[in-house]
Amino acid sequence: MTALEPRFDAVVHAPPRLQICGLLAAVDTMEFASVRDAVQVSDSVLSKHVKQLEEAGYVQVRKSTIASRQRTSLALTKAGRAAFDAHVAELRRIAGL
Amino acid sequence: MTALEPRFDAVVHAPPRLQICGLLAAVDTMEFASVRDAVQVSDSVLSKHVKQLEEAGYVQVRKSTIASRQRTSLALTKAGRAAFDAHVAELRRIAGL
DNA sequence: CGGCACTCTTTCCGGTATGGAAAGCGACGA
DNA sequence: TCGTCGCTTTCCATACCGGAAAGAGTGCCG
Repeated sequence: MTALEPRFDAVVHAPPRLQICGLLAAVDTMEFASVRDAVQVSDSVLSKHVKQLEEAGYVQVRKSTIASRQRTSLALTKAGRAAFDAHVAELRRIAGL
Repeated sequence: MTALEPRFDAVVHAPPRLQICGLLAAVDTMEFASVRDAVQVSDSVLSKHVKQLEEAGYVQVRKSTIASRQRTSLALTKAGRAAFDAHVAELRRIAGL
């Protein structure tokens, strides 16, 4: 059992990013396009948010050229999962759950 | 059983306001000063956030002059509780809980 | 009666984040 | 070589945020 310390994380808190993290927390890996559709944002907006998550060290971006098509897959890093979990814990605390 | 529909609410989502709602959700009524101390914000900042919650119809502000001192007590309205609960439900959904 | 204190409110201000639109870019495929 | 696909980056206008300070309403004190 990890002693999960609730900790508010502004990077994770912003609506689009919270959703992105939530999605990634559930699936190990998801493609850029799938996330974009799930979150319902434009390419540019998703790209910008992903960049922020990447710079925070929360998301790993892997680009591969498969079947002659460019594919960008996203995944939470360990730090990303920790930050997300801690943030969710903080939300629970705040919400009094 | 109320069919609580998860619904993201930006007014509730902002950190300071999420905390305010969380506090009020637990106590029926809390005084301005107590909330200010709990949330750790300045008078002006709290006043501004409360105003937003009030304008959204989520918080009721009651001013009374008790013991020759001005007292402002805050309370979640029915709509406020509903919005908070729905938002929390949405957070749960996003967090995959 | 005038001034002061207590409690918020409102205004002013500089800095930051956000999203949409459009231009950019690198890798292919025709 | 040109056009397309899949993101990325830039440009821009808008919204929000918090701190500081001025305001306002209501009693109390001298």
